[in-house]
Amino acid sequence: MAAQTAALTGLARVNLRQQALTALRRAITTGALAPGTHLVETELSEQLQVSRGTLREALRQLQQEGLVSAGPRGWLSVRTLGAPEVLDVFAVRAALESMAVRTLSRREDRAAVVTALRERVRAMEQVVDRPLEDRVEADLDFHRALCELTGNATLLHTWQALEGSIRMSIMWAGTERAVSNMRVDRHAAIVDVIDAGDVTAAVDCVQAHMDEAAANLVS
Amino acid sequence: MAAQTAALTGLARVNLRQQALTALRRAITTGALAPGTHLVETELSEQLQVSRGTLREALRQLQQEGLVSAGPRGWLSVRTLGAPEVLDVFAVRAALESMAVRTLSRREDRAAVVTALRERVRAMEQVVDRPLEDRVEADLDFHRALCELTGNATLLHTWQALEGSIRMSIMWAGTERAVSNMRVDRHAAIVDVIDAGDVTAAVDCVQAHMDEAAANLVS
DNA sequence: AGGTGACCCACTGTCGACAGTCAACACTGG
DNA sequence: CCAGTGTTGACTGTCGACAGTGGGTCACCT
Repeated sequence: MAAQTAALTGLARVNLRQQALTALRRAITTGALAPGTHLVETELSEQLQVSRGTLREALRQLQQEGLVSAGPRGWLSVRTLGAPEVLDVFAVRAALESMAVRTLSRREDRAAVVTALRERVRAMEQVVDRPLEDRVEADLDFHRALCELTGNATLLHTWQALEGSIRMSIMWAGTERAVSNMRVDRHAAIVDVIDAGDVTAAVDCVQAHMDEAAANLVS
Repeated sequence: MAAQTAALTGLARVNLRQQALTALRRAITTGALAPGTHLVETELSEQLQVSRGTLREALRQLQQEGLVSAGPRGWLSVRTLGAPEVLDVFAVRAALESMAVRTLSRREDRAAVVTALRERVRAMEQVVDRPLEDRVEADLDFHRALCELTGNATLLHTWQALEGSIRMSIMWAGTERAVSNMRVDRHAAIVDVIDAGDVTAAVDCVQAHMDEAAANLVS
């Protein structure tokens, strides 16, 4: 019996709402569902093969994530992002991540944090030759880790609520403009200042990183 | 006709989901639904006289707002807040509002902003003798206005996603500890530094205000 | 032509019911 | 007594159907 239980792993049972949510989020952040597209519940539920009720729950969440916006009569459409919105998103993102590095660089036991972050930087290095999609993933992993490592669950949660909008911003800007934000050395620099424990330098570094990223995207 | 349209205001037609959402949020933030309470869909739908589907959409939103947390089997319960969580919430809140005042105090045309804020401060003055509930409302109005006046919709949206948690924190702390955070002069000071246009002073002021508020709540 | 009323159509809002799942408890053979 | 096995009850997950609503169209009246 022991041999069996060792071989058998728990089944991944994820409910339809979650699946629908993931599928929709992906469709939107990859551009498969173009901004402005009117989302008709009956159509989507048929395409995804889920009931409208289930679909609606997923749509509500996307709405709160800011990927989907509501029209006057409750009609939903894929949110249209423009330069001003992108700047807004990145301004808030900068505020959150600034707070994260301020917290991290104040910690006494930040050695472990630095180790974990360097791991992420290494992951970024390994995908420099891969398609943009993978690089974005590694980039966001790094930034998410910044929030996660603070141990502040609210911070992580808030950041993740922005994640969809961030992905949309990157997609909206297009490959050429996005790629310059994935530079590994810029991220390594952030880890270095955290390591050094210089709070103001760390905050400035992240703020600059974000300002530059936003400027690149809307340029 | 013009006279009529001026007098006639649009009828408040709010769907059941919204009503359920508001009712639940209120019940939680006032403590009518105590933290840790297991939320049974069938019970709630019967109490609120809405179908389970409608109720579920409202619950999902509350879940994302952090007022409701999910157990292992999809079971929902009112989130239990402790001192660490309160500090986390207020740390994120401080980051957001700091960013708001930084933005505001940099604006050339901040005179209008200052006017609007002083209006809110005046509103706070007028409710000093009223019950705590009203004072909290005025206080949050002020802080929400900080975010709103930046014109950054993402910032406002993010702040509002935290609003429920903030209210829970205040309720959790109890009247005595919460009341000292409603001091009018502390808020007037914030407006003053924005007016002066001193960016670093403004940020420090808000940060101090938030630190103090959080410390008061968990003391 | 201009306005008006009666339709229809494409949606969203809302509901009640069925199916699936887990924990707890009763049960049964050793 | 007890390990392992039905059984039950209390939930959540999911679904299909009906009702309501605003926009569009088209004949009709003036």
